[in-house]
Amino acid sequence: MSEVIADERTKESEGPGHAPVLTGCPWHDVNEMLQSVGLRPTRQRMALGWLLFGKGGRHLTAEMLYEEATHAKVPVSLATVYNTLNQLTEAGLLRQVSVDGTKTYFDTNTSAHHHFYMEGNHELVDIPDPNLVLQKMPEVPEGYEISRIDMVVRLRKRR
Amino acid sequence: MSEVIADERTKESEGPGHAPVLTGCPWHDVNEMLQSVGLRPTRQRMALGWLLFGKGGRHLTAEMLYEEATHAKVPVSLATVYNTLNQLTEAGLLRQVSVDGTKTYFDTNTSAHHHFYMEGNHELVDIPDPNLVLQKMPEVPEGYEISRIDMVVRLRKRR
DNA sequence: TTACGTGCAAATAATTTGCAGTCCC
DNA sequence: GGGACTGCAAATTATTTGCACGTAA
Repeated sequence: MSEVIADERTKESEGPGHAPVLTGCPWHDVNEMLQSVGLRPTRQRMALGWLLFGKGGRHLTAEMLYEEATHAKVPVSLATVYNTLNQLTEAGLLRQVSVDGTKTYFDTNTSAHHHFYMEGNHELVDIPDPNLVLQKMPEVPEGYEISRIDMVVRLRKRR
Repeated sequence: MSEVIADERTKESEGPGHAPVLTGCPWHDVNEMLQSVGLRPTRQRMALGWLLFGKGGRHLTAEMLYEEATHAKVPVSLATVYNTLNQLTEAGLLRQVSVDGTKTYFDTNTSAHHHFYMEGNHELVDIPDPNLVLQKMPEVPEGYEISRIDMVVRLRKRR
């Protein structure tokens, strides 16, 4: 039962439209990734994809990614950043995380896992242990099924 | 009735400013409740408090409460609803729940528990079992402590 | 070419804030 | 009476959308 939150998609080489075989080459990988979900590998999408997936698991807001792109001398409009993030999310390459009602975070790790939220600096961090699961599943109401479980462990500095 | 409220409030009769002894009389209770956290029992706060705590555990957005108040022939401005909800939250009488980034829900049940979120109609429901907890606590980073754990189990209609 | 993609600015949506008038203690 | 409270409208913040122009296939 605990496997509900199991970690499988690390190598998401299945699913309709998903088939990128990672090579380690950022350009090639992002290109494949976009192609595989039917998005044209345009200049801005390539750049954003590179920023997003170039390093390990990231948690970014649209604004943050926009700034990064700008600093990286990649001219993109904020609207395009939003559009791209939404498209990638819809395509299953990103996962949206709601934590404080205001900002919306996008997580490059789409496998099942939970988060720490640092209340101080509003930073989001993956909880390393993917097996951190429930003692028992809640009793789901008739006619419904679990679509996803989102858990956020809020942390504050110890005094 | 107000068991839910009675339950926790009775227990946290130690915190500063918290000490209302519920009697079952909504007017009296809300009055006490407000007094106890240092808020003047004005017409609109009394009315909103009555709507909020009159029945058991509720999950409302500012907009929803505003409509309820309007329908109940209680003239309140949306701004005041927001202000009041925030004041009550700050006072510990309400708990904020972020679930989809857009709307913010306020839960009249401030005790530790989790939620079901119906993806279809965007309804929030308490998970009855308060013992639905983690198999093991996540390893908290040095210097930090858990402030709260928010878990949302998203449900969709089974097809 | 030609549909898809992009930038910009205007449009929404949710929530907050400034301030003049009102009400509670 | 005086400060706390309220309502309204204007201000913010986060995000979406319409549309003319650019660009990948």
